[in-house]
Amino acid sequence: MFGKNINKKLKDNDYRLTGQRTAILEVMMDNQGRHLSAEEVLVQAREKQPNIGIATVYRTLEKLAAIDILYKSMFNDDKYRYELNDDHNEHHHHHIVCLACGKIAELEDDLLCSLEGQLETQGFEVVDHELKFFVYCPECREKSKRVSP
Amino acid sequence: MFGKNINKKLKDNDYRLTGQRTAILEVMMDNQGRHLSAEEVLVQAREKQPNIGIATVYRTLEKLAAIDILYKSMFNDDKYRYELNDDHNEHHHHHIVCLACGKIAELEDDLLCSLEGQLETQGFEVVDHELKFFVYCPECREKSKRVSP
DNA sequence: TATATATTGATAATCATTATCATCCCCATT
DNA sequence: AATGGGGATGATAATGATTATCAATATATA
Repeated sequence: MFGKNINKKLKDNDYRLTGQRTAILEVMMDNQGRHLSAEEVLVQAREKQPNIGIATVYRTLEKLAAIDILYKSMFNDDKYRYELNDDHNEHHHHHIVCLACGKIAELEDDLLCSLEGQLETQGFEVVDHELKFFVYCPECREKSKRVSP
Repeated sequence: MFGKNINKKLKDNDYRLTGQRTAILEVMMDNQGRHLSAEEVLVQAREKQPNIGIATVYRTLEKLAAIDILYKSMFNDDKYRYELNDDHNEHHHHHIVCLACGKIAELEDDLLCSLEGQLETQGFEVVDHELKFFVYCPECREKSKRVSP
């Protein structure tokens, strides 16, 4: 119903698909590539399940992140955000955060394998990594050029 | 009094060095390489300035991070932590976080310049980056081997 | 269908952080 | 040395995100 990988994870973890959880998963799929806060998920989920409560949203997001269907992280506004884990970027999250407009871009390729290999040589077991670049994006640089010449 | 670079930053930013601020800076220097929460700073600062309050600690840490004397980040426990910015790693923070014991190691070298260069070619202005590896450290792997063989 | 178990929603509780505000301290000027 | 003013401080209230609680519901299985 949600794609082979997601369904497998749900089944492997014995996770009952209630109406509320379905709504939340649908919201996350509708927003592939975006990073939603619990509050934002609530608003959209209510369009599908009008009585859903914020507690259920938090519980569900937390659980879906625990079984790797979602990825949870925080940028610069003190609230956790969740994104759908596609099968490629799972465990490899690279975010490019604009310090001016907050837009988040993704870095597609993965040049970090060699670094991970190095750590494993040193005895670490690498489970995940997260790399954030804080930037001014081309649009914001352009805008600020216009404002203060 | 605190090293050439720190003094310059303080002076450039017209930042008055009160007893409380001195105490906090001393605490951060006493804990070079460690990542302290506001609460932890408070406890140690009170040994030097018994009446210092938590609000002052937050204000001071925030300000010292704003002028790049400290670096602020969050790991897996929902509270901000601060570390002294040494002159080499400033704007390049690489942390290796053990998922079992929470110990934080640092990755010294910087293999990310080429990635940054790539982004700059694409029109981004890279201000900072942060890379976290989530691992099981050698000690914890050893321990867990002993527990469940 | 009955019963055990999981899930939900409302709401209270928690916890880190921020805002407020009266007081204090430090420096410059008289 | 006294005075005045603006920043700094500490106590504490307020905020806001997240978590815990608990009674009510829904679901699965016997």
